[in-house]
Amino acid sequence: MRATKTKTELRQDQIVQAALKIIARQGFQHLSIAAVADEVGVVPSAIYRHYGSKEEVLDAALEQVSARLLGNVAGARRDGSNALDRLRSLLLRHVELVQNEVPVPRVVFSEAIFTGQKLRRRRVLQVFEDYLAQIARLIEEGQRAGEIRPELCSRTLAMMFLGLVQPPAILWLMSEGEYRFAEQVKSAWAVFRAMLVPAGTPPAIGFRN
Amino acid sequence: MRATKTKTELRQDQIVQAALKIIARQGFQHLSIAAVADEVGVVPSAIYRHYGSKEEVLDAALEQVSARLLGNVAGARRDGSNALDRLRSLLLRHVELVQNEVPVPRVVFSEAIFTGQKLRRRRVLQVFEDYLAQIARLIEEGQRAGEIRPELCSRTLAMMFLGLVQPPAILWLMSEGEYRFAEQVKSAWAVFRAMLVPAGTPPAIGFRN
DNA sequence: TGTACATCAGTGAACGCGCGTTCACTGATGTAC
DNA sequence: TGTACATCAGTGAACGCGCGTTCACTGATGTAC
Repeated sequence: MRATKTKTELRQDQIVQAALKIIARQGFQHLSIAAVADEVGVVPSAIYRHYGSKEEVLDAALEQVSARLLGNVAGARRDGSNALDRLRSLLLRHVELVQNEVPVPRVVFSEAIFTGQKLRRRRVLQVFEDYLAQIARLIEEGQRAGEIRPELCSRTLAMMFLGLVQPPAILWLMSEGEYRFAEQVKSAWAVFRAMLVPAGTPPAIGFRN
Repeated sequence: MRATKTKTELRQDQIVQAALKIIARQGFQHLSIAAVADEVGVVPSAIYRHYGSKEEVLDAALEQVSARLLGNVAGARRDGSNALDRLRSLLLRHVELVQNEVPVPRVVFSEAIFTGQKLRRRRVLQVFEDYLAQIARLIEEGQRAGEIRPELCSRTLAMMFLGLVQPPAILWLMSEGEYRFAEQVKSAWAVFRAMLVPAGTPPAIGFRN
């Protein structure tokens, strides 16, 4: 059956979404032009009407991931009125992103993106660094506002912040959803949060999960 | 030139080492039977004298990684006489392992191992869980000894502990060694350590890097 | 509103390539006598 | 110590397969008149 003719801009978007969906559900190894075409509902060669090569599809997917991550930062800013609330919100948004749409670790780690061209690796690094810088900025704002201990290095904290999600994310991915991902991250956040706040702030921790 | 005839047990070891070396240097995508054979110094078909398939080579490599990780735990126990010293030692050993021999994240994440057979994924999960359990044990020992705050969940702390290494490890891998991996981890450890110890313990943090 | 043509997305067959794997053969090593 | 044979690791050619990509062709959509 012939697919309905569709504008390139729309198809390009469908293709990127399809690619991310495949990565999310089956992993990077299963990302082939054929699989993407299948998901979109066209024949493999049709993909080449909208992207010049598989590489271009990957580039577009990477941009999408970058946009989602930075979009989450903006969203978290809106969600909370102080640094700690914003960080918490960002963490939850990140978890949701990984669970429902884009398994960020898979994308970041995937060899195809990773070991491919030097240029693309630089780009992935850039995305990572940008995200990290945004997190560090949230932390610095908290430090200036007196919500977060000012003697701690914001970059180190930003890295640790990402470290709250990553190991649970891996476990979650590997266990095929069995693992209580969000709960674990929340629990780690409680511990981390207690460490951020200046001495004298009422402790909110003590959960065991 | 014909390769010198070598006992299977030795060749099997060489093959696994070669595989890990290739993963470390070029990534999983470049791990082919041909590449392994090249590294070992034999012809591709010779590999099949020692392993039945590529899958078997991967399984053996995974066992090797598991052994290294658990070996590090045992080594860290010897290195330090108290929980905090042991945890620090384990962290440094882990960094060294990632830097010099086995980029654990690449192995754990690699699609080949990851999205391959369900059985192998279970096995990777197992390795991960075992390592985590060992770390949690070190923490619990510290809690019983009064070195680590007893109200914190040891499993959560173990996860956070791994989170100290992972994001820096990724950055390091992506930046091709430019990034100051060990320094970053040490800095994160200082912050984490201060969070572990009961109130009243002399603070050792305050570095900025 | 209707017709003629240009544009552009979809199709299916075919390609070259790399990779995992097989297999008959070679030749070195070790063992029995 | 020397000879005959079994064992076993190494070799190179060949295979089937999947994948990214190309290309001539089809047919739908939009535009000019």
